[in-house]
Amino acid sequence: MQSTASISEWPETKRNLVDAGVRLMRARGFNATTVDDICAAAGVTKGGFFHYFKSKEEIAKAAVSRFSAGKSEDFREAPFRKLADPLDRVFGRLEFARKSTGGTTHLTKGCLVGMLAQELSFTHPELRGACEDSFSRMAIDFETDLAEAKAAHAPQAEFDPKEVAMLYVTIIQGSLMLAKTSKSNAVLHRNLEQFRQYLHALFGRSDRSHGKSRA
Amino acid sequence: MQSTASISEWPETKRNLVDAGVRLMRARGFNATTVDDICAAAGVTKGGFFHYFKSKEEIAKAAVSRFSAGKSEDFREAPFRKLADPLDRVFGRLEFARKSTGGTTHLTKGCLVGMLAQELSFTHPELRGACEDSFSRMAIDFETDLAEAKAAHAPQAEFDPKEVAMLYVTIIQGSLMLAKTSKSNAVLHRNLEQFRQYLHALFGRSDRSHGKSRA
DNA sequence: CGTTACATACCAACCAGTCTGTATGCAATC
DNA sequence: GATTGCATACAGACTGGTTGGTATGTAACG
Repeated sequence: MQSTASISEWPETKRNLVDAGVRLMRARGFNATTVDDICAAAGVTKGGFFHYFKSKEEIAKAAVSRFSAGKSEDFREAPFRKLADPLDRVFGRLEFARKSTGGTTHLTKGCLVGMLAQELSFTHPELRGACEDSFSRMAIDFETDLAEAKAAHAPQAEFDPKEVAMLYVTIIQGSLMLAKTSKSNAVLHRNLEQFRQYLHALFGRSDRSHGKSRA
Repeated sequence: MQSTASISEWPETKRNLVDAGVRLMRARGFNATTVDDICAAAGVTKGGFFHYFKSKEEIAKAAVSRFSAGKSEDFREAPFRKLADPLDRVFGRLEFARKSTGGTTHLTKGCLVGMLAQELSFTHPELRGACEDSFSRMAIDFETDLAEAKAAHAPQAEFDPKEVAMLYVTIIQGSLMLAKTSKSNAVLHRNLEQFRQYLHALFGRSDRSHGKSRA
């Protein structure tokens, strides 16, 4: 079975199950997704499901890992990563985050981690922990660039890169929630734009505007 | 039955049911809360429940209304509301929001609206609408002070009070989610503090620090 | 005597998880 | 290289408990 093997080496059936789990739980949440739903979506029967996962909770954990790793990879391989100046990477990340949610028309499907964090934090300790880790990694990834940018461009500034990175995660998650609720990701774009301006303020007025400024 | 009567005139049994619904759904979400749970918590039987609510979804809507109205009232009656200067009310609101979540030890129970918005936006259109309205009212309430403060203190500033108010809601919601996940509302405090500094920047450097500044 | 406000028993659907069966590959044995 | 044996990878039927909702009764009240 080898459930701890790198996910890319998992048998196809198991990957299909996890993919289906990600898709369904992302849209409906944990409780509203039945293992029969997952089986049907993956073209597998119950026998197959419980051969690979000992419980529904376990596939949820695998789904969080997979989703999380996927997003992680998207950002690790994004063009902005190659920019030499860490401050360019900071703002490049915001641009990339904005673009990766599609235009104002194309609405976001939301974040699986946010969904499960909200739904299960009080009832499923292990899932809560998995979500916490996912958020934490997302923050630390940003924090790295932020700290380098601070050292290079504003060493005397008073902000704490860790706190700013957490605010970033907060804004992303909050925005995705509001985007779902309002059926438009315009909020997400506007919030990221404001966060960008906050960063400008933190780094002093070296206005390296990557987007358009206001009319 | 008169389900549209002002909630304060509802019979006690009905209010008990809604209160129980708020408490349970706030902690476990919609799907993980059974109507039997609600009945037990309210000390009512199924018959009583379905006498007042025609479905589980309907009590969820009532719960959102009640929770929403309750929070609304908390803010409407908060001390900061009496401050003459709108900018003082702006920062006073942040202080009040911070305090109303308790100290760093006492952990937040989360926001029912955020919970249901996340869980049901894609599957229950009416609930999604109810959550959207709730967020919207929360934003507009802040927007009012913000617009007045801008007119009085920074009429030439470029920010849009509506966008800033939405960012506020975003940060609150995102923070509550991260607070649940990390089992500490320290994130919420740090995020609000940063938002306060963002507002300072928007309103120019008239440093009216209500809290302590950084060491 | 009709309406409101519940209580209780009940039901059909659903759902996570189990059990048993079976096809397939692979390795040791003859 | 045929046979045996065993593990893996599923399929599909089954189950026990749960759940939203209903049907029916009945006590109080106006």
